Amino acid sequence: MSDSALWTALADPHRRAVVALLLERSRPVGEIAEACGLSQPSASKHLKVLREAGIVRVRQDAQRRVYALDPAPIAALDAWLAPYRRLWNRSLDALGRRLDEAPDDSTEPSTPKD
Amino acid sequence: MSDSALWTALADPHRRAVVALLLERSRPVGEIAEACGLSQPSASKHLKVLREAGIVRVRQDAQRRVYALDPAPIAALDAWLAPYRRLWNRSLDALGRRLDEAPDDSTEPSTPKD
DNA sequence: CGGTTATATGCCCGTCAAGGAATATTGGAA
DNA sequence: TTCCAATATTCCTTGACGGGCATATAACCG
Repeated sequence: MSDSALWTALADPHRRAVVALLLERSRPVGEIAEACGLSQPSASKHLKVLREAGIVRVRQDAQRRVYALDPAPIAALDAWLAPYRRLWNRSLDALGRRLDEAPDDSTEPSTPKD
Repeated sequence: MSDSALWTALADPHRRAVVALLLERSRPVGEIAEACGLSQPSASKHLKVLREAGIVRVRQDAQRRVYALDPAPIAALDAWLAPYRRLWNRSLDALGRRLDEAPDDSTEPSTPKD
């Protein structure tokens, strides 16, 4: 959970794919593995990394382990990003762009790129 | 620059330290190395990774190479984050918090954590 | 040109993360 | 209890990464 764990967890493309998938909805390991083209053991390992980074949490449903996103760590990422946002906001301002007035859910619904 | 390069570049704590340092102001390699407690070769190598990820750009000043942050990739990170922001905004909403009305530069000036 | 400063590169090595296959574990069903 | 489904864990091998050191490169100065 050491913040560094957060970065290393998200450094892996497969894990980012898993995270993107879980944004849509919570899923058991099998589904995750299939959707991301991972072997079951590989999926379990990646989920372990994400779990230890605090990015996902598990709920046990019979033999299934249903994984879900935990918002907090991603929020931490956003906080890390904040100082830099000032930087590129300056760049956008230089172009005369103003997007800040957009409403709360101005972004596309679910599927993120990558 | 393959977006994956962005993540792997920022996955290293030293490189995040360099990035944080450059947020303050542009610096030549020597200064970066000293400030981050890196050997000169190590600093050069890390800067190379950051450069190839598009995170920093170089300006040559005599024998010096002055490195500066490039806002774009960090903006890309922010874009990646956007869909998730909806998620944890929901969490905050559940707490009845409303921070969206904060002005443009509502965040702390410079030095980020980590 | 020779020397010096600033930076980049190449090499070697230890470490660590990831994938694959097999196996252990746990919960449920017969 | 015995079998089955879902998931976790272990072992092994391989490849990428980072550090330290020496060295190459490039720009300035005399």
